[in-house]
Amino acid sequence: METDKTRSDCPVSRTLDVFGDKWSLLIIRDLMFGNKCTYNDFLKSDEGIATNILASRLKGLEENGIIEKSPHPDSKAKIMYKLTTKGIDLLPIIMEIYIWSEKYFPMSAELKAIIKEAKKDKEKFAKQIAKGLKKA
Amino acid sequence: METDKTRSDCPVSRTLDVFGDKWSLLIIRDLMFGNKCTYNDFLKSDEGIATNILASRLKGLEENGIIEKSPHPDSKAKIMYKLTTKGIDLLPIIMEIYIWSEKYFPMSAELKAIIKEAKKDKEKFAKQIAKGLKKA
DNA sequence: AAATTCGCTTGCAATTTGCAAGTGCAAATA
DNA sequence: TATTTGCACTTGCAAATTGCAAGCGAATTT
Repeated sequence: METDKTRSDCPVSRTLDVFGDKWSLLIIRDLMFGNKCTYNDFLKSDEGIATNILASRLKGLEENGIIEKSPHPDSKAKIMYKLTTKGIDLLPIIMEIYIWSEKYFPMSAELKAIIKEAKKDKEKFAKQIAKGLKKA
Repeated sequence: METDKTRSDCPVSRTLDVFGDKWSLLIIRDLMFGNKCTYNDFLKSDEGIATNILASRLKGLEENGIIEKSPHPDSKAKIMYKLTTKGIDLLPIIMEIYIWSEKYFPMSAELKAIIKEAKKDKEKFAKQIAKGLKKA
C-alpha cells in the first residue's frame, strides 16, 4: 500500500493503490462516519489496527491527497486528521460498501435504519454528509 | 486476505475482509467489465498479479461466495469463473470506484464515455450489466 | 516537578508476497 | 500413437510487510 507500486496505467489499478486496502478504507470510514479524527481515535477503534500500520496508512493517504493534517482545536499536542475534497469524494464508494454490507452481514437496527434512509436518496444523503465534513 | 481474520463484528470490517484488497477487487472488476473469466485470463491481464496470489484470492472469493467455478463451454480443460449473485451485488461499489477514478486519473476517452453514460442513470446501467452477468 | 497523554518510531518474529520453476491433466498436433 | 502445448494450479525461497510490544520526545495535566 505504499505509493507507486503499479507500473500499470490502468486508472482503477492506480485508484486501488491509493485506498484499496482494508485499513485505509477503515480509516476513511472512521473519518466519514465514526466521529474519529486523531491518531489515538483510530488506534483505539474496534478494528484493532497496529500502531505502525496505522502510521504507514495515514502517511500513504496523506501522500495521495486523501487526508490532511491540521491543528487540533483542543490542544497543541493533538493532530486532527481530516478528509480532503478528494477524500470526501470517496463517500459514494463507502456508502455502497455499507449497502452491500447490510445485505450480507448482521447489523444493528440503528445502522440499518440509517442505511435505509441513505438508499432512499443516495445523492442527497451524500451531500448532507459531505457538507458536514467540509465545514469541520 | 484469508478468511476470518477479524474478530471484530463490525459489518464493514467483515465486508472488507471479503473483498477489500486490491487483487480481489481487480479480479471482480475483470469479471464484471474485463471480459475475463479463466485463470489465465486474470494472470495475463495488465495488472500483473502473481500466480500464487491469484490462486489464493480466487480461493478466498470462492469461499466467501463471491465467485464460483463452472465448466467452460469451450473445453473440459478450462474452468470458467463467474460471479455469484452476491458478487454481482458488488457492481455499485465497482462503479463508484470507476467514477472516482475518472475524476482523479487520466483515462481513455472511450472509458470516459462509458462512465458518463453510467452516471446518467446508475441503477439502469447496473441492472443492464447485471443482466449480462447473470445470463452467462 | 512528576506523571500522563499524544503521535509516532524501533526491533523483531511471523506471516505474506513476488518471482521462477515445476506438476498433473486435457486437448491439439505430428 | 507419441508428443507437444495449454490450462490450472503448487512449491520453494528470498524479500517485503505485518503484528506486537516497547520506547521516545514533546505537550499537557496534576
